[in-house]
Amino acid sequence: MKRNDWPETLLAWFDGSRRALPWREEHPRNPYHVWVSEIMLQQTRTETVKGYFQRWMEQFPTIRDLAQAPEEQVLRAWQGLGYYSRARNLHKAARQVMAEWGGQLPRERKALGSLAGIGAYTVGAILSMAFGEKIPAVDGNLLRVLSRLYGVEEDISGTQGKKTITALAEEAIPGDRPGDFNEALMDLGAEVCIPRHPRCEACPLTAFCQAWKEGKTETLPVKKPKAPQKELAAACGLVVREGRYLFHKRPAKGMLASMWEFPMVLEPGAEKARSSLVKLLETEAGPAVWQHRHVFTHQIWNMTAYVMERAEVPGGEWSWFSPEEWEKVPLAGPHAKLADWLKKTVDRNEKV
DNA sequence: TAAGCGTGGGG
DNA sequence: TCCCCAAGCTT
Repeated sequence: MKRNDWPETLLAWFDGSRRALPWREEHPRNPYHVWVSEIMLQQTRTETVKGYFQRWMEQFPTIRDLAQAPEEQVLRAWQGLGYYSRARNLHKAARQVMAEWGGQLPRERKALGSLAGIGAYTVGAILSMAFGEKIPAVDGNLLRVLSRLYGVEEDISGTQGKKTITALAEEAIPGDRPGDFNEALMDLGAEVCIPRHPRCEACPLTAFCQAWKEGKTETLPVKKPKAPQKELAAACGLVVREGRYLFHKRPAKGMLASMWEFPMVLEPGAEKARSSLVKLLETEAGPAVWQHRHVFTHQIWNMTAYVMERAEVPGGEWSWFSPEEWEKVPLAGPHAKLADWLKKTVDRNEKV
């Protein structure tokens, strides 16, 4: 069999094994739905996205609805999904599309790629799936599947490795079903050609697979290991006044940007964190009532919450929220955990 | 180019 | 428990 016969076999497999997903229901596909789903799916599991996608479309049915919504509402809808710059960029891009493209996603590569949050992968995904254009959508699945299929030993986390895989995909993609081709490779990567211990016995492409032939299915693709996290102590203050707690809005850039949090300081050690919090709030720290270890991709927060008696509110954006109120604003993930615990404690009429 | 940016599932 | 990782983009 010739090496380039595999796309036909792949598409035949896809016709029988295609996953049913909320954003795949329409024919032709709604470009806005493709767009939102692709952004949500970045670095995020399909199962997690399903619920978020459906709630999103109820809240923001069209690009116009999204563009007109306040940022707080957009971030709240994204709360818990992670990588919040995706939500802010989606919101920004919706406004760009309304202002510059009459509310319709542009179909031209350069214009589409100039929108906030839309990079090379997402351009390929939208153009191929929504508009039938012959362009690969090179995501982690394609990198992994094609590196095995062609026996690519290059590091796929680097620019050169991505170039190599992209060239192979461009050569293989069929002009009549480009969107199906991309989705088929993603489905295969998600269910069969999975990262660890691929299910080669269920794979339709073993006859074409170089890694299978050479016994390298467990060792390909080659990826550079990730850097270890920094570990920090996070001291949080619970400051209550007439049933409301003091919150701070995080800066518009950086980690958990524009999300609300309990007053918090980060330091290398717990004692230093506690004393810095005391300094920030200009008050004494009461007992530590809650502890939690929160692991991010690049940081670990060892959190401790202290009851604080009173506060002189420092500069920046601060507000007082009751439990009912804080359920309507976007909370930073680790603080949402603390807020849940606090609400339960208050509901039981326990003193904090 | 490499680092920064979240979260939850599964081995 | 620990570690890897899932449909990337931006700076």
